[in-house]
Amino acid sequence: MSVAKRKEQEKIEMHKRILDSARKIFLEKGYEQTSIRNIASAISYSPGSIYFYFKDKNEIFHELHKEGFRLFLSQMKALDVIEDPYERYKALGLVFIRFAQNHTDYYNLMFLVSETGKAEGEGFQIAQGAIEHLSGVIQQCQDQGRFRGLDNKYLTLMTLSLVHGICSLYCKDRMSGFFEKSSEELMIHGYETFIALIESK
Amino acid sequence: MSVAKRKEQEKIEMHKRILDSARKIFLEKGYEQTSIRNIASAISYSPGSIYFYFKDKNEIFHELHKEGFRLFLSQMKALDVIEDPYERYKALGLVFIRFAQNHTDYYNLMFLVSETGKAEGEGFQIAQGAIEHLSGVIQQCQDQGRFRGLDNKYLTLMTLSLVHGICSLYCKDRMSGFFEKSSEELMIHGYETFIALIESK
DNA sequence: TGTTTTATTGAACACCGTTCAATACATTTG
DNA sequence: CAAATGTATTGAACGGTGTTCAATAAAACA
Repeated sequence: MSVAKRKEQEKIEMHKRILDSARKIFLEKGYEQTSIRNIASAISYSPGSIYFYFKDKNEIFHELHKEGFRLFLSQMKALDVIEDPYERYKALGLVFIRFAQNHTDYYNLMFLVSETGKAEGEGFQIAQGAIEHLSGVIQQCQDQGRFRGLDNKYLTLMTLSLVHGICSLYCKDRMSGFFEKSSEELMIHGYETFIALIESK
Repeated sequence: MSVAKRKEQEKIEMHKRILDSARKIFLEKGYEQTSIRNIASAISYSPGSIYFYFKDKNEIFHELHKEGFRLFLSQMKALDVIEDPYERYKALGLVFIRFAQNHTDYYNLMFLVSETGKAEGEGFQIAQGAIEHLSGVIQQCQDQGRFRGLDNKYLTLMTLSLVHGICSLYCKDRMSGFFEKSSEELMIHGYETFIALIESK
């Protein structure tokens, strides 16, 4: 069965080649500006062949969508080494912000492109995991006596909304020009203002 | 000059007819799924004729973009009757949330569709006005002794980020399924959690 | 060596935004 | 009124899009 194995390997490699090409174009130009023909010609392939490996354009997109969420979750999980839950909580927000800064294109793909439809897909399951992770950290903070009188779920949602709001404004370039400072600085200061607010609770 | 006047009137009316048709389709299907041909055929017009009234598809979009911001700003300004600045501040967030709920399509068009490019266009000037309005209300709160030790600009940015974050999650349908409650309820509770946080400051 | 399976191609279809020569209509001029 | 001018409208055409599919090439198997 060596032949079958090799064939399978080749198929996986072709799959990867297409995905690599797609990633480059998707992240650079966004969903609508990426065409199957572009993806194909970038690897000297015919448009039709793409459909041997992927059902349609959306399936390619969802692959990258998942990819982004996995990358994101791994950066969240990297904070598990931080002992103090509250410090971990604060760092989680910064991971969000840093991710949006360093992987703006992924962020757009993951959170701001519409094409992905409702809460379908594997990517969203990973996102769900990220949310539960955040909720858990907040719970640990609450177990230590922090955030007294605040509901864990709504606190999670609020935290998420805040950082996502900051990152959304940043990724859509709605932040530059608001004030005189750079967008990166604004993100951090905006977040720190939030932390200052929650600090006393 | 009665003839010229009538002609001008007819031109304005045609402009409006196209915009009405475009609004219906844009708000229903979003930017990419709206085609010039659809807009035209919905009013028994030829595709080419649209270009007699609008430079291109983007110009039509921007018209609606502006429209949305004007509608939004008017709802913000309606709160000027509220005497107490802090009450006005709290109500401003609710206006945001209510707008996203009642005009989800506009919200998507205004804040979440990419096609509009950087901070160009008249719509963004109106948005800038809205932000300055919020900043002013926060300043009034601060003049009353609230939000002590917090920078007005960052507080404005944070407030904006929070409500925009809530609304973005809602409009992209990322909120349903998080917890057991309805999205509308979650928005309000998330916002109230924020208010509870800021209340003591 | 056939034969069958697998992979690849490129033409074709129906759509898209946009342009533009041709046309129809309305108004003004002779 | 008729001719000329300007104004509005059309639909074909251009180069693009996602997707399908019959034909074909390549590889694996018998």
